[in-house]
Amino acid sequence: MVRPAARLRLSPLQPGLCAKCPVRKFAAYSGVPAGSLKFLQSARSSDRVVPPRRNIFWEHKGADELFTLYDGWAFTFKLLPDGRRQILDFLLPGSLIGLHALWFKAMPHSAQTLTSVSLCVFDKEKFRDLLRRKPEYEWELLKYMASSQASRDRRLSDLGRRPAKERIARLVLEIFGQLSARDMVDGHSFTFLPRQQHVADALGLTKVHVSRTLQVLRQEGLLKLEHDTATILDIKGLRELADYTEPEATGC
Amino acid sequence: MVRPAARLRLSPLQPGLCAKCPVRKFAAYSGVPAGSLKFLQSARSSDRVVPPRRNIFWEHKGADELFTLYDGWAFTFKLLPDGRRQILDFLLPGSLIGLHALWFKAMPHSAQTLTSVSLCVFDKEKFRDLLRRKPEYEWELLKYMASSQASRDRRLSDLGRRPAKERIARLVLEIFGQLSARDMVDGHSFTFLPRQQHVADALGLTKVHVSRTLQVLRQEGLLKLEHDTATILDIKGLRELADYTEPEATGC
DNA sequence: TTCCGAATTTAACCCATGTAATTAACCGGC
DNA sequence: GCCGGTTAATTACATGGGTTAAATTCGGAA
Repeated sequence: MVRPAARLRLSPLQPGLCAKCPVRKFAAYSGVPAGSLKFLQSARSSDRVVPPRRNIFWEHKGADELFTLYDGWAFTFKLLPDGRRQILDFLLPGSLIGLHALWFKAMPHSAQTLTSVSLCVFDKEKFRDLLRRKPEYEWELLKYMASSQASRDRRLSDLGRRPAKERIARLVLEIFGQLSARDMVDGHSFTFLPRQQHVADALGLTKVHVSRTLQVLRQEGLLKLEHDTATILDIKGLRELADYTEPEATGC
Repeated sequence: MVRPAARLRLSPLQPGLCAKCPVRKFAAYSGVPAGSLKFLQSARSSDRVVPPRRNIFWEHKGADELFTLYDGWAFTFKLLPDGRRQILDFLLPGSLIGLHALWFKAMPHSAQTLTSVSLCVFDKEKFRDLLRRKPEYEWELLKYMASSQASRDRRLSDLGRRPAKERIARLVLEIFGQLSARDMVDGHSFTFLPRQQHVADALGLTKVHVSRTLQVLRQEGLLKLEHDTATILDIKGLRELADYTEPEATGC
């Protein structure tokens, strides 16, 4: 039932034809008709495997490519001058990475792999052509960005207005939801690759406080995080504590 | 030199022809060729004046229209069950409001006027048609969303990783930058309509702490906020304190 | 199996920011 | 010019979460 996590494999799965791509339905362009996929395929210049803890691109630098995450975990983040880090988003298979490069000279954030990862690589110019030629991709991308903005909105109000316990609970529930959709959960357990430091950096906390708070959630029988595995012990209780409702998936 | 703020006028300016629209160059579709404006004009179903403190749409509800803010101030926000509020974004003339409605049944946030405001109103279906017929609008909108995502990213890392003083300084500098571009500043002074409560809700602070922190910024000769006016007393010092650099405007 | 570096836990202390309640200033309307 | 409501300032006190550092556990490599 559970798909092995990328990190637990020796090497990540590598992509083949767009037409039979298993992550296509989670991708930014999931809604384009199958007949248009050959154009996507031709914009795809290659695929690439990136080892864990490597940057995919850097904040403040330009980028000539953009990517679809095919397999593995990654995240986007910003660094402050003193080295503090804010993680903006965790990236799961299907995520489109680095779209900003199409319009801006400098990327507004960095992206880094958490596990070994495989990427579909699109040349910036070819992708631009794809959009010019096939406006249905633009439409899909707009929808994708609207949905990812909604998710940034949720995170923003978490950081601004919710206490640590709710933030953590909501992050885990969100990832649980995304993994569920990808059929990457085993009941209420799933592979969870971020370390406590990543959780802290995503939620505006310190790793010490994340550790403390996880103890509490564990003791209350709500949530357990160990090594690479998260287990939701009481999903109803956790949802209630976190005031969490599944975001509107997609659809019109 | 300074444009009178919307709130200080008896009634807001109202829009006319898109082709001679003074806020067009700050709008989401600023880059579309002038020749395409007639299509925009025909998607525009009306204009509307909304008094201060009124919602433009509601979180969790659907919307049949979307808007371009023509004159005045507004903001988007989310409410938590206990009434706490997180302001996501301040909206200035040119902002596109409610794009989510094109794809999603429920809005992910509410929008509310701060001053009396005038809006260009677009019917959702007509706007969809516009995008289908004129893909250059899709392209522009993608760019607009990429840029507004970058701004959300900045805010997110402010809330997660920066202390109150920096957050406030950065918010004011950001608004100063946007107003400068719109020629709505008078030297280092400008109309600033959010109350301290709004600032607090945007930055994840309490109004008490915003008040305290503003005292300090004032005392240090960096920034002064009074009634409806902000004055930057020492822009170099403020930028330095806030680690602030102007975001990449636009362009490729 | 042992070892080493990374991740987590624990503990003590403290500070930035939150809460609550009051007072003062201001503002628009009449 | 007066009044009532909103906004801001102030004070006193409370606390969630930060900081630091040490101890412990874990996990992968040889």
